[in-house]
Amino acid sequence: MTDKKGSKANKQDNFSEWYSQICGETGAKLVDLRYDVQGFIVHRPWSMRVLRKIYSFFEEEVEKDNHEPMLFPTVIPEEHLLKEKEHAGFTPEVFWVEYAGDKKLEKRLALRPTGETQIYPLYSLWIRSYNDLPLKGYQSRITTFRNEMTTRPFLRGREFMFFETHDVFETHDEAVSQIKKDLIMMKNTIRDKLKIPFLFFQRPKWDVFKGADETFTSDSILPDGKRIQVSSTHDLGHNFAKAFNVQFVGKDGKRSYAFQTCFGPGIWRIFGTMIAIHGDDQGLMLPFCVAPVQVVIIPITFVKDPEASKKVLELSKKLESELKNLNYSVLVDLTNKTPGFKFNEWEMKGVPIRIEIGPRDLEQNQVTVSARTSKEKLAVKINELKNKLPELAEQNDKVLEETAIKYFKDNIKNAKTLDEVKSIIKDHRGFVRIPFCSVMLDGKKCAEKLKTETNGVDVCGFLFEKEEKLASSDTCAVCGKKATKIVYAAKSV
RNA sequence: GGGGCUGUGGGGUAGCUUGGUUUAUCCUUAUCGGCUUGGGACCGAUAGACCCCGGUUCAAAUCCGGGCAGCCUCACCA
Repeated sequence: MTDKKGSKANKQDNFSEWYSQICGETGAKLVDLRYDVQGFIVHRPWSMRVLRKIYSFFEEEVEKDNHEPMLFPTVIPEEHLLKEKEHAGFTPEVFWVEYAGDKKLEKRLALRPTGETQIYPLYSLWIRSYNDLPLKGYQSRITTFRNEMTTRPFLRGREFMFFETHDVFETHDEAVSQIKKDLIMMKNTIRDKLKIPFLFFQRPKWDVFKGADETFTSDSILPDGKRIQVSSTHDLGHNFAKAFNVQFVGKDGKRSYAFQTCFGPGIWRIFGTMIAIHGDDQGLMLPFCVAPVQVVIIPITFVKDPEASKKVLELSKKLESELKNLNYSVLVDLTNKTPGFKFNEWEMKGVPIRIEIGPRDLEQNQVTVSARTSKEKLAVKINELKNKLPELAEQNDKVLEETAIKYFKDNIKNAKTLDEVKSIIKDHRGFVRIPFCSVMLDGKKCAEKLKTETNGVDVCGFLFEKEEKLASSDTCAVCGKKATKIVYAAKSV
């Protein structure tokens, strides 16, 4: 905490500073914060490359699930936003466009926050009958809104990377099964590919998204023990359908309102969470599948030995093209820096595998290989390299995964009483699993009391995937009445 | 939105308390040349800064007010 500016922060003791540094000029150069508009940041190439991959994972997933791509405009007419406010009851804080040149617009336009109010008026036109259902669309884009006071790269912004699906169904059962699919998509992407552990919650009734009947979120834990929400799915019931007149004619010939859901993985936050969870004091650590450079080759040459140096470069280039043919993303670092500088540089960037090639290796007909996740340098015979790489890639990811899962599990604790919650949260933060009286509106009082007495611990929700068993003797950790649910509570980002 | 801290070449900083020999320190960086490369090499030359607006003063990087931006923290949170 007392770190002077300019000194290097360490992740364990000073997560916030560490995170700021790794994002910036002295770190992996992910962003440039010198754009001078609060909450609007410049994405530099290294972050863009990873973010685009994350986008592509979700695009693939939702397309497999029969969603079609769409792109709606950047602006929304005011009356559409107001309509939502009337019916669904929430007002986003948006940026307004009021002028074109020096001419004031007749009706002002909002820079889009989320898609509901821009998409559903059109859905209302597109859907005529049950034959048009289910309708499943998505868009990948940037969004803006300004109700976050404190901004941080990838975790909170006023403009950020966004992804949203908007689905329309005939029946509520279909909507529920879509929510389950959304959960599976989160598992396939962030857990399996990015190695980010999370829990999928149904939020308590008093804390659903305004305009939704139920809200579901994927929540993970940052290294400072705070909970971060990385996706949300809303069961919108008929609320928006009524506001925007999304109806269909059924088989029975009657008009009915449709059931809607929307799903939004937070692309930015997922990236930020991945940086935070996997990184160490040397820099980023990237899962193999998202690394912009998966294998970096560092040739080590000597002026005094031009012949060996020439061979080193030849071998470097040969391996580069061979590995490229095997679909690895490879880079030979030919810059005029010392090897030590390059090692540090690529470690900071999180490149999973490094190959060093020097004269000493040549003599042995080998290369020196190491994974970002281990300090170990391995001598690998050149003809065995192709077999060794997949193994190393897998090992790299396995270390990331196991470390992340261990941290996650260690930060879920059980408590039976308010005092236990307090003492746990003091040392561990993370999630506390507690028996709770009610997740319906009547539980709100206990949630508020919990929050006040613990200095900010929120009830995040209860597991959606499985009903967790309560002992018949279990009582609410706050009020002592009979418990009806196990809930998870945590301090939030 | 509250509280605290901060803003000096591209990056990191010294100087600010107590206004004036400051020609603004050092490191890094960039360019050129030389030398060099197995964990952030070295030498030489060159380049490059007091966030913006206002105030106090003979005099402001330094003090005061405001703005903008960043960091930390609390609150909020689609």
